[in-house]
Amino acid sequence: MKKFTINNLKNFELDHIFECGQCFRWKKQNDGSYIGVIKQGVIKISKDNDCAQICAELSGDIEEICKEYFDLETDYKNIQTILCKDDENMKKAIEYGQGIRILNQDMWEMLISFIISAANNIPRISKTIENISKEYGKKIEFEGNTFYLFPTPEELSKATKEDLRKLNLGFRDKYVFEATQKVVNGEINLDKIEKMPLNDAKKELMKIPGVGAKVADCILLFSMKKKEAFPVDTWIKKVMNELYLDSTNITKINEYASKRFGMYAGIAQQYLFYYKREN
DNA sequence: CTGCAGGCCGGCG
DNA sequence: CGCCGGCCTGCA
Repeated sequence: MKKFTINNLKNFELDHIFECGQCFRWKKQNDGSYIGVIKQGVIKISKDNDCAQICAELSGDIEEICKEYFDLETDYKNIQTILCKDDENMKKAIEYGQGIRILNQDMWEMLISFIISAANNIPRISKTIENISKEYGKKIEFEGNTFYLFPTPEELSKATKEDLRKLNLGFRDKYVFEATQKVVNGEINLDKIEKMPLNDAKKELMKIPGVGAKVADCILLFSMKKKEAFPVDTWIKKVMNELYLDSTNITKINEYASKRFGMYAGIAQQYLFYYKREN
């Protein structure tokens, strides 16, 4: 068991971070804390005032991992100020979701998770990811409970399409199967994609079956540090059409967001998404 | 019983 | 090219 405390937290609210739709494996506990499974292990985090207590069962340096995962080096206040300028809508959205942070999650896990998210609902997405982890991931004990890491590409490549169908993937089974093959055989190299500029990386990701514009942007934003990526889903389509432009064309919305929100479009997207979905 | 949910794919005009 | 129906499954 490793422990770590984060002091002087600003713009950091557990509910906003974990409920804004970027992650699927964090569960709220009765005492208000959250337990989550990340690449390196299991983490529990609780917070009072501007101080977060973390205990974890994981491999690696807990401080390094937390700094990276919770995006602690980014000044969200500054970004908020930039986004708010001359924008009353954004001001409201930010006020509502001010404690949101973009988590730096695992690329491979995000790839598979967001392929699964297509035309799906959140409870089922979470359950499916849980099923996959239980069946193919490593087991970890934490505070008397059992958790399962998300499987590595090699581990998941043992699953056939039929195996996947049994895990409740539905029609997405073939996408997950083929995506896994491409990663394992090296046809797709996520580390390489991460280093590319946004549009090249997006194009490359969209070569993977089951990955379209929206899924690609989610992977880029939530696991490849591309804060300029702006995933356009049904909610964002609605809210952008209501507040900013008279079009539901995804390409146009992307272009507009890029012009208006620039290098922080992805963070603007999270505030808008969370605000719209919760209100 | 339909309709639909954090899209994507493929076929058609 | 842009548009539109179909797709697993579960829940309203």
